[in-house]
Amino acid sequence: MQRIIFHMDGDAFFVGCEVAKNPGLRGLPVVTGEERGIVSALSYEAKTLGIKRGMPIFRVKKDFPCVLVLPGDYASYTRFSQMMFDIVRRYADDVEEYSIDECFADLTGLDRTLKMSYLEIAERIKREVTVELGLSVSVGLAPTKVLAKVASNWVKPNGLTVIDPEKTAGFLLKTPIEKVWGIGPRTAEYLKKKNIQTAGDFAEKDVSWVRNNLSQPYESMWLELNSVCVSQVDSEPKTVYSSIQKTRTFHPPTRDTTFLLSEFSKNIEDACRKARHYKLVSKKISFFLKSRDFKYFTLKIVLDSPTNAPEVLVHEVRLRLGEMYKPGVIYRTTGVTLSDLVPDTVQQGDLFGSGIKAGKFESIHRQLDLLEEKFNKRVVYLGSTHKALNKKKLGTDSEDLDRDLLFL
DNA sequence: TCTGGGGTCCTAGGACCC
DNA sequence: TCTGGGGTCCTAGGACCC
Repeated sequence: MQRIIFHMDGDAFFVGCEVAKNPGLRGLPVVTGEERGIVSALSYEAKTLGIKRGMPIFRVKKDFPCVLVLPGDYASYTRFSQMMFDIVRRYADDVEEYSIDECFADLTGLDRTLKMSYLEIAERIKREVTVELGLSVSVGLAPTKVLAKVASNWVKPNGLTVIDPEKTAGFLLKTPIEKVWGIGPRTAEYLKKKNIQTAGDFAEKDVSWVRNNLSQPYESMWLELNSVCVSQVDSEPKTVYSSIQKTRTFHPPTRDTTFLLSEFSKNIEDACRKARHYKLVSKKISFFLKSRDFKYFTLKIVLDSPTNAPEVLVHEVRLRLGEMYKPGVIYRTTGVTLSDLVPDTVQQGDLFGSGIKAGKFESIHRQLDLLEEKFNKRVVYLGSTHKALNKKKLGTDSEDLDRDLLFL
């Protein structure tokens, strides 16, 4: 059966949220990303001035003093995001929250249920988001997810574009190949060498050509461009992860191992907290240090039994820091990845390995996680994380911090 | 004073086994 | 003086997404 897929995309979403919170900003050149040092999102007025995503904030401040630079406020963006998706759910059950500012919905059959045309449903969602939340969005309606993305991108900002099956060819021949979802700069370059300039050129190729020249995911993409629905709208909230990563960049860069270890400790705690939340454990953990000149130094460890207890990992990285730390190198980022995650149902304790150590911490974490979820606030940190917290909370008296937090 | 953070999937190539 | 031919599993790294 022919499906009708809806895609909605926030226009300059982070800035859009800032404007929604403070309507006085409307019409002004605004960027967010001050805390990151590069532009995350920019208003269309800022774009007109020649500012681009990823531009260093210091350059914006220097070359465009009229531009308002704001720090990101992710908690509020997440709230707007949820309110936006809730509006879509007034109409459709099947809503996939694809990213903080994008969702898909399967509208198939809702024209009869709701006694409205598909276009009318899309218009109403868009209008309610605009009126109730003060956010501008662009919307696409098409037979597949890939085509719905092409559609929502067609007119931006504030667009609503329908791609009927009969009209796809016209749209695709005017869509540059690099604008197709899943085609990045490398693949675009490769395809252009093969004389494929537009999504239409690609869609017109034989399936055998696609199989012989590209890897598997591109065949799905090719099918979707040809109106064959391959990827379903998946409304299940994500609960399975194959990996969990936490990284933090700090400034100034440093070679102070005590500080680096506390940054690792913080990342490990955050990653393990998330793993515990989803009841996952890992026995393959990799750590990295990123140097000032963006070189990576990694350390991989394999435990005897999987864990999500930060104490074990903090211990390991402290013991083996020397395997990735090079004296004389200055570092800007640390990170940790828990991979090969498995459900922590029955912890078959490894009596002689690290399993027994992890076991000791299990009930402590269970209690602390409950406490923290109840107060929706981090309450307890490892002592090894102390330094990283002080560093982060600039302007906060560290004694105040100690009064609120308990260190193990 | 350039360059954040969090994911997924695929491929090539080596190790190892029979 | 010529060195098979499979298969599987794992890792590193690339490409892509927001």
